[in-house]
Amino acid sequence: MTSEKQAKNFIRDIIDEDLKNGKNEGRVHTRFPPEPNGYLHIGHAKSICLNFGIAKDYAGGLCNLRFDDTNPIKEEDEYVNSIIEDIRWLGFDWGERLYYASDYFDRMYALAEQLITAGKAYVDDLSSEEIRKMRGTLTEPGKESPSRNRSVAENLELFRNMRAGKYPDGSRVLRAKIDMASPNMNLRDPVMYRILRATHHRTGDKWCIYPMYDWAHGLEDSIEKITHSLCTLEFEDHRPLYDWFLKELNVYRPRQIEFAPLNLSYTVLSKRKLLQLVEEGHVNGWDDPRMPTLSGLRRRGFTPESIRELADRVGIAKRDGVNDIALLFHCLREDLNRKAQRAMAVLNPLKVTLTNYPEGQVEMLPAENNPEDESMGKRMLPFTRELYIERDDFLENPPRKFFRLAPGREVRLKHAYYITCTEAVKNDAGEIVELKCTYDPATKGGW
RNA sequence: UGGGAGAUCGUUCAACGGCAGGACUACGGACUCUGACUCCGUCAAUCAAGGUUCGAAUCCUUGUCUCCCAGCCA
Repeated sequence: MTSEKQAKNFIRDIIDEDLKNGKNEGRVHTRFPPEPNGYLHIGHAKSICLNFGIAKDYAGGLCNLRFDDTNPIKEEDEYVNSIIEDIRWLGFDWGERLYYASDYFDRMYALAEQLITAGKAYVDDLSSEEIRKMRGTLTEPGKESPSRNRSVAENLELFRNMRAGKYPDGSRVLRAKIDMASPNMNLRDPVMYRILRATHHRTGDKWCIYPMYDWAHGLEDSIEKITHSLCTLEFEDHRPLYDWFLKELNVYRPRQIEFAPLNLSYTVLSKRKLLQLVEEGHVNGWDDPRMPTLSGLRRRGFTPESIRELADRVGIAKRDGVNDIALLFHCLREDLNRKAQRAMAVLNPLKVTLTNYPEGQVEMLPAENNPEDESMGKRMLPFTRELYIERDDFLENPPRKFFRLAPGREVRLKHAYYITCTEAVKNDAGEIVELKCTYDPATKGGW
C-alpha cells in the first residue's frame, strides 16, 4: 500500500538536488553506524529504514553497516551480533559492506600525525579536570592550554609515545588546535585521542589510545566515500567540526545532514536508560517483550513489516516531537489483519445445550483461517449438541446496544448456525450455569 | 542571557509566492458469520505583531516559545 510510493522528505530533496547537479559522480551512498554498546530499539529502526531505504530507492544506491566501535569499555561482541540479527530481521541487507571503525584505526592514526605535522593538533598534558575548567562556559570563552604552542616535532614525539604506551591512562590527550573562544563549544580544541588501556572487542590490546567520535566519524564516512551522512539533531553543532577535520586533511568530504530522532509516547528510547533497566534487573533482558528494543518487539509479536510501515509513516523532518504510539499499534494491526491466522477460544465458558440438535451427532464445519486471505485455507470445527460460549456473550437483561445472546434472542454462531436462547438455567445461588437454545438447521454457515 | 536548530489540526508529515492537504487519534453513522476489518462523515491548524505583494504558512523585520551544546561518551 505505502511501499510503492515512498514519501518524499527534505533529505531526499537534497539528494535529488545533488544528483541533478552531478555531485558525487551520481552516487548515493549512506551508512548506518551503530555503536555496539546496547541493543537496537525502535528509534534506531527509523534511522535504519531511512538509510537503507534511500539506498534501495536510488539507482545504484548503497548503504553500509558500520560499527562505530571507538570506545572499548562500552562495546561488546554480543551487541554487534544482536545488531546484525535485528537489521536482517527488519529486512535490510548490506551486501559485503560490513565495516568497523576499528578497522580504520591505523589510517586514523596516520591522519592524526598528518594533522600534527600541519600544526593543527597538539598533545595536551592537562588533566580532564583542568581541560574542563579551561573550556569556559556557554557564555565565556575558554583559555588556551599551556601545551598549545608546542613544536610540531615535540607533538609528534609525544603522540608517538602516547601510542607506544609510555604514559598512564588519562595523562595526556591529542587535541585539535582550533579556537578556544569559539561560541561553538565543539570547536574549543576538541579532544581527538585519549589514552585508555582497555581490551577492544576486535583489536584486543593493540591500542592504548582510542579516537573520539568527532575525529573518527567523519574519517569513517570519508574512507567509505559516503555521500550523505545522516544523523540525529544533536549532532548539528558537530557539523562544523566534522567539516573542519576533513577540510584540513584535504580528503573526500561527505555531507552530514541531521534529522529529528523518533520519540514515542509512553516509551523510553534512551539507550542509557534501557541499559539501566537490563543491568538492574527490572526486566528479563534486552529482549524482554516489555522493552522497545527490536528484539523485544519481535518477541512480543511485532512484525518487521509493521515497524517499517511506522518508519514510513512518521516521516523525516527537523522538528522534534513525539509520535503517538497508537500509530505503531495501528501499523501492527494493519499487518496482522492481513496475515494472522484466526482462531477462537473461550476464556470464561458458559454451557449451551441445543435442545433440538440430535444427541451424539457431530458435524464438522469449515472455518476460514483468514477472511482477508483465502489462500490460507480452512480448518474444520466440530459442532455438537453441547457447546460453550463466552459468558460475556450472554446477558439476561440486555441493554439497547447489546447485540449478543439474550433470552428469546437469535444470533449467529460464527462458522455455524443461528441459535435462539429459550432458557437461562440458574443454580441455587441464582447464577446462570447453562443456556438452553434451539438451532435453525436452515442457517448453516461456515465457508 | 554565547552558539546552533525548530515552530502548520490533539499528534505527525505535506503544501517550496496562487483554494492549507494526508495519516493517526477522537467523535458520529453504515456494514458485520471477529463489537475486528472496511466504508462514509464530523471536529480540528499556519506562534505573535508589523511589512513587501494583486496574492504570504512560504519573502523581510521585531518579538515569543521549545529543543540541543560546557564527556578524555557516541
